[in-house]
Order: sequence, then C-alpha cells, then structure tokens
Amino acid sequence: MELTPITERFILHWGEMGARWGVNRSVAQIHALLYLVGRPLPADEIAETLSVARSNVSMSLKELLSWRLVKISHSMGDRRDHFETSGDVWELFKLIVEGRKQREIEPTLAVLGDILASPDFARETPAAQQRIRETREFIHTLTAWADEMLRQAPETLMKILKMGARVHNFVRGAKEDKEEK
Amino acid sequence: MELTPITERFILHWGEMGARWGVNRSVAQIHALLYLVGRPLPADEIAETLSVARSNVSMSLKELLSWRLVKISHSMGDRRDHFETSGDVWELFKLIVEGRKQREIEPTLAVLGDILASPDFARETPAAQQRIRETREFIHTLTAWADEMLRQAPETLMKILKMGARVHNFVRGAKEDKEEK
DNA sequence: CTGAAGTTTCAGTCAAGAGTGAAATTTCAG
DNA sequence: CTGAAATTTCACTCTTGACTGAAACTTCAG
Repeated sequence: MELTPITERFILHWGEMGARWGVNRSVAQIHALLYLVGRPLPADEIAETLSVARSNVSMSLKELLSWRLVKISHSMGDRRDHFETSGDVWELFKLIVEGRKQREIEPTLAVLGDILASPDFARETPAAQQRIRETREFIHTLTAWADEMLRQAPETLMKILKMGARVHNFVRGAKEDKEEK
Repeated sequence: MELTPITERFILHWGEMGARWGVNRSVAQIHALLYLVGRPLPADEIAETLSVARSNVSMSLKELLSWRLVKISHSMGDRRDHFETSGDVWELFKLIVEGRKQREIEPTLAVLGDILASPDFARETPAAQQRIRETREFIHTLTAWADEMLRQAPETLMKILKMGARVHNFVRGAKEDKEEK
C-alpha cells in the first residue's frame, strides 16, 4: 500500500513520540498505521507499507495484542490473520493508561510498600521516611483517581475535562457556581 | 556519602522507572538522591555516592536545572555549587508534567495543526480526516484540562483527586450527591 | 595577575535494545 | 497424511545514545 505524504508524516511523528515515551518505534508506527487506515490489514502488508522486516511486524503485533490495542480478524477466503485497532481515541487512551499502570505503577507501589514494611525503614532519617511515605501516598491517590476516571464512559470523561474550571469551584463549595458568566 | 540499603533501593528503582518513561537513568537517580537526602549536595558528592563520572553528574544536573527540578544554592565558605530539589511531590509532579507538555505535546499539536492546514489534507479519506481531527481535539482537550488542574494549589488538587467518584456525580447533575453514605 | 579550585565540553568507548533474515514451527487444504 | 502457505523464533548485526576521562575553560582568593 502506498502512503500519502500526510499519512506518512503522522506515522513518523507518532513513532518518534512513542520512542520518547518508552514505546518501541516500530510498535508505535504500526499502531498509527492501523489507526489511520481504519480497516484490518495482514502483517505482510504492514511490513511492506512501513518497509520493516516481516518478523519485526510479527513481534510488534504481538506486543500490541498483549496491550489489547489491536485485535485479530479474518476475512473469508484468506487464511492470513488481519489486524485492526479501535478508531476511538478515548478507548485507545484508556487501554494505554491501563497497560502502563499494570506494568509500571503497580510494581513501583509494590517496591514502596516493601520498603515501608522493612525493619530497616525506621533507621532512615525522619525526613526521608516522610518523603517515602508521601511518595507512596501520592502515587496511590493518583492511580486510584485515574482508575475512577477511566471507568467512566468517554462522553462523561469529555464533560469532566471540558469543565475543568468548574471542578475547582465545586471543590471549593460549589455554591459560587451559579455566579459564573 | 554512604547510602542505606533502603535509600539505594529507592534510587535504583527510580532510575529504572525514569528509563522506561524516557528519562535518562542517571538523571532520574540523581534526582531521587537529592529528593531523599533533602539537603543541598555538591556535584562531587553526588558523583561519589552514585558511583558515576563527575562529568555525567554535571550534564545530568544541567538537564534537571533546565526542567527546573533542581536549584543551585551556596553555603558560606564553600565555593562549590550545591544542588537541591523540592521535597514536595506535588510540586515535582507539576514541574515534570509541565516540562513534558512543552517539550513533547506542543510539538505534536504543531504537527497535527500543520497537517490539518495542509492543502493535501482534503485528499485523505473521510475516515482518516476524521481520525486526525479527533486526535488533535483529544490531545488539545486533555492538555487544556491538565493546565487547569496544575494551576490549582496542591491541597485543592488533592481534594479533587480524592473525590473522584463525586466528580462523576457532579457531572451527572450533582443532585444525588447528598445520597452518598 | 596567577594558579588552584571548580566546572563543562567533547571525542571516543561501550552497552542496550531495535531490526533483520534464515530456520523452525504451525496450520490447513487437498 | 503431506506439503505449501503463513507465522514465529532466535542468533546476529547495527544503531543509538549513555557514560567516561582528558582537556579546555571559568572563577576567584591571594
């Protein structure tokens, strides 16, 4: 398949961004391609379109499958697996956040919990103890909140985001809400 | 300076996490060290404590300074620069998010804006056009919201996070709020 | 001014991990 | 069953970027 300059630019930029955030460049590019194309593609075609080795595509798709960002589908009269991704950005965002949470945040909380439970912990300076506790608390609060947010439907989330300012007012008592222009 | 096993574990884990999120491992370790120690340290001592080259510390501190995550301070009778970081996790989080936003999100929005403004854009399939537009909109909404949140004081943010569930109710009309247990 | 203390720069080395392609494995039509 | 098509695995190569240490530069006390 031939890419338009626009599609190509999108995919290349996505690859770069992925790389900066710790996602393999090929993985990010493949995902961007599937996202833009919007229909299931066989691995061959992905390899050819992006000019990467067939085996690289295979590994990358495996990773995307494990993140649940792509699904396998089949078409009649074609033995090959085809791969597609959701066209809903919110859906994708949720899956990505959920994945990173499980793979990185939870191990971090485990390490911090371990440290706090260690008999040596009491021998740290009071200031260091305090910081470690606060760090754990912070990560914990943040992820609990993220869980809560991601449980909402996309439309609800959208509303929440778009009313950022009002949330602030709400927290402060909500009664000045009606005074807004 | 000699590290306790606990401090060491914290610093090493922090380094790993940083690496996964696209932050240089040394940079993350140095930051973790300053965070736990809680007082200004000269570059020498950082190098010695973490067993990395003095020059590496110099470069890493430069990066941390550019992110505004560490500050230089001086002490009487010592010509050397000393470096310290905020002990407030929230403060640190804000600085990190702000930094990444400027360095990565804004360029991405620029690329997407460019694409949307390009004369070639109209030649993409309607579905692809739609996806690109939605992607830009999504990133835009999310960062506008993040800006709003980060402008709040830490205590306000804390409250917002801790009442995740109620925010949901608020969005849906807020009237069932009083029915909570 | 001068040299000692402190700091940064930079060319070179090294390690981690991304990407390749041949070989092994799996799947299924006939 | 069998072999052709599809896919995956894996040992290897290559690239990127982290890290080092020597040299250059800056600052300041005396």
